[in-house]
Amino acid sequence: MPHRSIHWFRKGLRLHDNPALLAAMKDCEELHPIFILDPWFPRNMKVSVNRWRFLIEALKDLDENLKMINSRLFVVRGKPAEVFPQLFKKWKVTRLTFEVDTEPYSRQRDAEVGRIATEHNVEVIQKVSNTLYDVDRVIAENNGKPPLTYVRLQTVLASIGPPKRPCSAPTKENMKDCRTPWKGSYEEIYGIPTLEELGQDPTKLGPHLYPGGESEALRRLDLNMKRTAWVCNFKKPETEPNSLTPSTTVLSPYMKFGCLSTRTFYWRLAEIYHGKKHSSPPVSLHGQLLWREFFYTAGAGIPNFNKMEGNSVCVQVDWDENKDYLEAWREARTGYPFIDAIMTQLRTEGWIHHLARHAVACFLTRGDLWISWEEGQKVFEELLLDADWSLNAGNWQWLSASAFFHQFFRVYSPVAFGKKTDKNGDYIKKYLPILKKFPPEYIYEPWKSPRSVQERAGCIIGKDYPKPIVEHETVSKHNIQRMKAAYARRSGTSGEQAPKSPSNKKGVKRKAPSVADLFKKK
DNA sequence: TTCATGGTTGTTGGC
DNA sequence: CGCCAACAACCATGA
Repeated sequence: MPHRSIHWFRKGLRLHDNPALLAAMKDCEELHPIFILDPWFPRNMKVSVNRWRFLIEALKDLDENLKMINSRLFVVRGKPAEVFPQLFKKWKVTRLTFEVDTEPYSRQRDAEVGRIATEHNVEVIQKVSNTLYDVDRVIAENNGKPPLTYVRLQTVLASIGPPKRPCSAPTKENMKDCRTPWKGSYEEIYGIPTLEELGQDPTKLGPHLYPGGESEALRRLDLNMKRTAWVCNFKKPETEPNSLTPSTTVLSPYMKFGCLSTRTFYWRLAEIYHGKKHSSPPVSLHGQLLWREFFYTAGAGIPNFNKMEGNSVCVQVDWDENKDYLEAWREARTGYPFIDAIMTQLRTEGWIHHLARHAVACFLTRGDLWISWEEGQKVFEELLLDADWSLNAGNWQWLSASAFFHQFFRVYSPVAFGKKTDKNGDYIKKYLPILKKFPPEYIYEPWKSPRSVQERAGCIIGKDYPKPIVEHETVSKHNIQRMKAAYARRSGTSGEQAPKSPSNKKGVKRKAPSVADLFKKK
């Protein structure tokens, strides 16, 4: 008996390397590829108009690519648990396929849909294709816990072996005995939504720098992979956070939506590396894909991963509530041009370089404003085209020195960090044109300029552009002490009277133990 | 149990 | 410009 299948697209908005879609087409007489506009998402998270546009474009591209193999995409409106019983009956469905998604809401949603499918005698097939590895297997191989260091992850992955190779995209041949019926009413019922239908204001859109969709993803991948020397020499920490055009691939939004398969990317890189000298993880492009894997594994295996409380790996820090500071950060009004330029790029373009994320995340949390990383996480979740639940939560914990990274005394300077790669402040001038007439010596610290310079620049600090909301040199020192106290509480001692550790002399590598070390429990 | 090692991406100031 | 030490000092891992 041939099957009547639904393939449910959620992430994984692509035809290439989509094993669940192929499974839907096997021994199939009728295929319905669907995407569900699930009201849970807009209800539980803000999504910028830029990311809605990206999603709409990805769906349009998916529909076009499905048309090429004699199929279509059906966009269904409603809650999955309410939608599926109707679709199962209407289309006499016998099989449901989708890609494994390890985010908490997705797991709960998919478990419920799985139960409903079983009640309707619908077979469910799930395939791993969002991550390089089955993250549950990685956790199992590591004694049931996600690796907390990158090196540990590498060890575990080495024992598993290389990731699977991608499977090829379906062709008309796969659809030979299978049809996707759609009628005249298709557009009204299953058409791709507009921004207006989604309640979005198109006049708020930023520049159209990163169009959504699989076709654009593969084009962008090809473009980047042509630069073989660049690919082989790629070292992430040496790329620039404040170049006027991105210094990295900007494939992250395409990976977030699954327009590009991580495995396809991985094996393309492997081909290019083959027989050549090349950089290695963690700094190489392969290394970047492993970082994604690292945070996906952590997000899948650590309960309450996007929160501080109830999160077993997260240091409990007494963050301040400070609406004014938070708003100033979010709205690019901190008075630190480098920070404000980054936040402006984020809001308008939806993508900022990884190191730029470091700078603003450190500034919001442990560096300067002492505001919870959860607040920053929410802002990034709204504004980033590539906002991905596990990566966003994991990186915020990293940057706030709450988990994974613990050297909280390494603080980014909102002034010095950007100067390293952009002495003239061209990046600042691009995103904060009000400052464009300041000379390079004051562009990172315009408040230090004499009144005459401000007048000549046509920008009075405190009037046309804000004064710094905090004094970095003072607050960052104070905050390091607060971090030290938070860590000390974690290990069950008081951090207040920690002795000054002796200064290192040449050849003397280790320090005297701190009070926290001496009084560690057990 | 203890302890050495290393950790993708800090800053400043001296040579 | 590159390199290095000093700054103050954390954790996870593995031997």
